[in-house]
Amino acid sequence: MREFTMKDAYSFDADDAGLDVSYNAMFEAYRRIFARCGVPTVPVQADSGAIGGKGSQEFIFLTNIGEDTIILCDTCTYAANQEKAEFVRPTAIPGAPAPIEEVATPGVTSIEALTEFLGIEARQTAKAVFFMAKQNATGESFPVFAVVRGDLDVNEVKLANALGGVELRPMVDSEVAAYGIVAGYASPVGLRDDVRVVADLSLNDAPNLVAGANKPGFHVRNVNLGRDWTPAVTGDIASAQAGHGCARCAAEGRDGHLRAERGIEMGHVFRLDYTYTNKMNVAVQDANGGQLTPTMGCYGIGVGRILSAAVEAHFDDAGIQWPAEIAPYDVHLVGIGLDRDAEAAADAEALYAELTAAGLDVLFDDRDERPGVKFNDADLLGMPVRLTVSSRNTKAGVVETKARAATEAESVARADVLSRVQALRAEAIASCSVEAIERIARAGSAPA
RNA sequence: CGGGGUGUAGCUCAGCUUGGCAGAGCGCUUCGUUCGGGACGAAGAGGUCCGCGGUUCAAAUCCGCGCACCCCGACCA
Repeated sequence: MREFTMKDAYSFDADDAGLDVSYNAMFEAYRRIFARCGVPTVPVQADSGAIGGKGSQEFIFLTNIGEDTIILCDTCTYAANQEKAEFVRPTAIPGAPAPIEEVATPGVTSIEALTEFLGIEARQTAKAVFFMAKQNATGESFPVFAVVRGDLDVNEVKLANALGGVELRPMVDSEVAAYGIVAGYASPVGLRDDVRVVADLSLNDAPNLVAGANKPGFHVRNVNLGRDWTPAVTGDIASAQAGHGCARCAAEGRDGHLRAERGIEMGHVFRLDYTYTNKMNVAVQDANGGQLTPTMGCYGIGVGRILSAAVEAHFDDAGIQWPAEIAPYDVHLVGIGLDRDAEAAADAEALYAELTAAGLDVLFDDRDERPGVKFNDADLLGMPVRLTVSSRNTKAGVVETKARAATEAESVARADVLSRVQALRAEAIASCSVEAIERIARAGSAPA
């Protein structure tokens, strides 16, 4: 669903402690909302991006058709957007710095080709990517030369953050040439001073790498950071990938590994901090009559996506299985052959009235259709509970009861139908606890 | 913004290459039979072939312009 109708909410507090209370209350409320809607979401650390502020968390519905890449730990509960995910970099091959040495590599312009040509591993190379950056605040534009170890990929969002909030775009060929960079053989060694070099953490303690020679057809061996080149900025600018170590687990002495999943953003909560209240000079009176700038939180839910995600997460071959809290009706009452049996018809009408009086929403199928058509429609529409009234059942003094998810129907004495329906409803609601839903969510992607 | 595709009955679509009476399945209406997991027979209704213009004896079909919707791309040298 491309359309994105947002439910928005904002909080204003006098101080950081107040924001913490508001933010946490909203965060917990969101977990309960998604759970009750039966939408399996995982709370993940997110990049605040263009919105700004001091950190945010997204509620992600994991599904193969998702547009976002989410990194999850298989051991602890760490989960983060790929633009945010911290990870433990695979170790480099140790060694004493050796003399730099040029090597001819005709036609070898990619990391893959380079490792094959020289018979080395990707982590023994340095990969360079170049961008034009525009400082958001000043509008100043400058070239950026990002370097990561060859086994990793540059993450643009992380790179932009490492540069203090800039807008990045890939260099066009003319710019590449203008800054004296040779694409395919680019090197941080001997680069012009006006190009800002940013190094990933993976380059620390990674000796004797192979990098470009900055002339066509040649690379150089034994490039060492610090000796041969010095970055202007060093930071986390590489994407976490499946198989990498979990940073949280490492910090706590465990050995967790990350996996990657696709997901759709269902909601997002931000600590906006003073970003906007400062910018807009918001001031309120404090308890002592003085002026106070409030701190903000911002909270959104993609309302329309809840419906499609709920269905995506709850269906079978026969149709939808609505989570109880958001089902259009609580009960699907199927009448069989009512036009040919006045007694059964009266029974169905009475049951409809009884359930409605008890506060249940009832969809009453009194069409003159064959039973098979009605049962199939009931499965397709997917209300949580199906009741069947027919002359056979009425004569026996029972009503057939079936939860949508159940495989078998049960005959319930007419007098006990209401309490049985209420019990099934209570069960269905209980199955959507925060714990249950988030366990389902983390278990993996729903089918596309 | 770039590339590709689609537009025909209520719905899903064929027909377009090679111009010649507007089609199918499902759904709908009526009648009869049937009646606990998508019944059967018979009869029937239903169209601005996205719009405008052009070519032609003749256009759903060919040509031009326009509109709408869908998919892919617009990151990793």
